[in-house]
Amino acid sequence: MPKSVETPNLQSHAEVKARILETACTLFYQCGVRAVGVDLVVEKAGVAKTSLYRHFGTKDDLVAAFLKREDEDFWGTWERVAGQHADDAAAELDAHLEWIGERVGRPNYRGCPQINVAAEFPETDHPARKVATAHKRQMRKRLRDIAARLGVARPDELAGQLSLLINGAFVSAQIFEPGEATPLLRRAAHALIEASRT
Amino acid sequence: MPKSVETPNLQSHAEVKARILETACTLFYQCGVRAVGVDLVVEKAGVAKTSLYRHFGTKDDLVAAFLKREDEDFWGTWERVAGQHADDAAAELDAHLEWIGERVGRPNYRGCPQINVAAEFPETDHPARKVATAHKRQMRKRLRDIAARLGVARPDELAGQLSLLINGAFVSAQIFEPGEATPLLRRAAHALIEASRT
DNA sequence: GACGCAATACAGACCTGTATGTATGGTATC
DNA sequence: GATACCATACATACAGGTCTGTATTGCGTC
Repeated sequence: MPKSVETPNLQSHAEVKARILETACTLFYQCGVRAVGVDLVVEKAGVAKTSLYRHFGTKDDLVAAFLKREDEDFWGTWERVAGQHADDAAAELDAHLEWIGERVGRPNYRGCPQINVAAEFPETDHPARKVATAHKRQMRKRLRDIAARLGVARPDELAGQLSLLINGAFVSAQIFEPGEATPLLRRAAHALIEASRT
Repeated sequence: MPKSVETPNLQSHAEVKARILETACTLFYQCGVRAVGVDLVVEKAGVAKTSLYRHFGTKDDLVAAFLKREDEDFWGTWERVAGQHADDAAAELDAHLEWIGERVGRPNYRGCPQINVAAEFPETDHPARKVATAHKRQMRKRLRDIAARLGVARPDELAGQLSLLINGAFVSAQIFEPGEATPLLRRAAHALIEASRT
């Protein structure tokens, strides 16, 4: 036995933080950030309010952490999918539109968290807004990379148009039937790619 | 003189209501609905709080009235533009994308009010949510009418894709340069129309 | 006198953030 | 090994402010 560290307290330390963030993510996404008070987060997470404030400083910082986590989850999925189509940009884009379309069709889908938080907080210097803006820029950058690999004539333009489609899917989920989004997105993307070739 | 009505009080009555709604629209849109209390609306409008509650019942109803007004304004512009291209659906769509692109590029643009309110209020039976959902359905219906007039092969599909583009433009404004949206929208729409012809 | 208006105060709930007290478990010193 | 110390946890109460919505009072106008 190499020093029975066991880190029981350290584990608890990280566990508490993780539990708070987990709970906050669920509540913030499902109910909206402004509708959820820290008391509710604390109660649902089963932690002390002091723990929340020790780990996250302010509610605004907790909101930023929420968006950071969503951002990481999103790009995690993106990269996992991208890894399966490293040699075929068209297939990769199709695969992305597939899982994005599936995601926005889920029953409890309530829009893109980044967009929702941006709608709730007008102050552009809010810590969470910075995360949201970076997320959207990242999206456009990654689409530009795919467009470049596709060898189209105007990759920047195509990336901008694909951004419109995807962000549009995020907010239009409520008026689409489940399963409607993916084919709509894919066929639109194909048309835009074709047009961007000439 | 046929009875000097002059409607001084009626005028005042309607005036008070109009001033409240006007003020609420500005504040709700610029700061977000949940961030603005009725006290602030009352103060900025220069009216009594009792007047606000007499005319609108609850804050939720005032929010719904806000969205109704935005809805009417939006379709007012839409119809004014549509009237200039009654005989040419392609030109009409181009004109719509023109003013929409211009609108989302304005300095104080903060997204589509309907989408923003939907992000702030998760309850789908909220009076304002009903207005928002109806607005988005209306949008898709009007686009379907244009698509039908264009004589494309799949007007429903095209309408859905154009909805994605337009809603995407509403929420993507923050990452676009002013003047970038209109050409992006127009060229994308042209590509989708061409693809939808076959 | 009836009504709409403004102004103010209030009720009751909620909010964020802090302060206080107590339990627990790891760690260093005796 | 036992004991003191420290960090973190939970629980609770509180401060100070804001929220929605109502009640009260007084003024001007029909």
